[in-house]
Amino acid sequence: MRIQEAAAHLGISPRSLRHYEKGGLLTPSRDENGYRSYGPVDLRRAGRIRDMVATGFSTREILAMAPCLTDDGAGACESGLSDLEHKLSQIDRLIADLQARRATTRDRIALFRDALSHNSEREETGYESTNLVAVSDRLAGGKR
Amino acid sequence: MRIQEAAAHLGISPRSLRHYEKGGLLTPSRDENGYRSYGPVDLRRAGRIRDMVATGFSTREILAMAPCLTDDGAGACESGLSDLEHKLSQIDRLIADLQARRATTRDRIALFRDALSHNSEREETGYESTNLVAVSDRLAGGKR
DNA sequence: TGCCACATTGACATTAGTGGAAAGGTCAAG
DNA sequence: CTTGACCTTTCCACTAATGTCAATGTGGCA
Repeated sequence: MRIQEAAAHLGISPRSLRHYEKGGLLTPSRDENGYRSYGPVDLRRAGRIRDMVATGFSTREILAMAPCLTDDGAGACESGLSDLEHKLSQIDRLIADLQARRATTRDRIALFRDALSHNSEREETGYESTNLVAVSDRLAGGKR
Repeated sequence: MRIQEAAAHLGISPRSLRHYEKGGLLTPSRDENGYRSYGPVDLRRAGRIRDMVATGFSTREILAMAPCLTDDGAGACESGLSDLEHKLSQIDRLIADLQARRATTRDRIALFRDALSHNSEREETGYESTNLVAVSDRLAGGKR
């Protein structure tokens, strides 16, 4: 699979794929042409890279844990193992964070929907500025 | 609370706080001096902003959903509601993604630890390059 | 053969986030 | 009053990610 098709598959630009490759994150094989050739393994790897970049990891960070993502050299990986565990805890924190935010967001949506329906019931009372401030404050209350 | 203290509290730099403010994400009050003054509400808001930035949201994106994060103007928020729901689904995807990656990482750690202990049992057999390639491939298998 | 779509690399531009320095105001403590 | 530790704004710089353009190679197809 060539770069354009791969990029389309991943929902990113060929440019980004080349960028990741230059960062040492990806090393698709080349065929006779010199054209990059993306196999299933490359695709999955690229997908993970795309996700991590989208989640706020820099290519350097991703590269830092790459030796353990990849292959041979369990010896060379030994040091990377602690990195991996560190990453794992980072990911755990991220997930917890996101889940909290998700719950908050869900509540907020419900509340606003509620407020809206009440507003329309009361036929545009003007700017009563319902105590949404207090509401959103209450919502934000439980965090950190 | 002044900027430095607030920044320390949040684990970011004063510079970043000013940056978020310039982006319109944050509007701490000022006291007589002109010094920024961060109240509890500002702090929580800043904390959420910090998290979202760290999770790969741009200030523009955050700003786009800001009217609904904040306060008054349920009318003005009506349009933002769909944005919020969109964000919610994005977050859901992210969480799913991270959880999958988390599980994969955990498995990978276990496998590598296994491989390492076997290696040391076999007393440095040299570079047999155990079939870790196949292993990590199998691991990556279930994704996308 | 010539055209066209796609590939390559490399250089340059843009946007975000952040750091840092300069030039100056505020304020408390010595 | 001076010093020092904050604060302010403004400007410049760096890095990362990405876009875009230029110059060139490859390969299929009328």
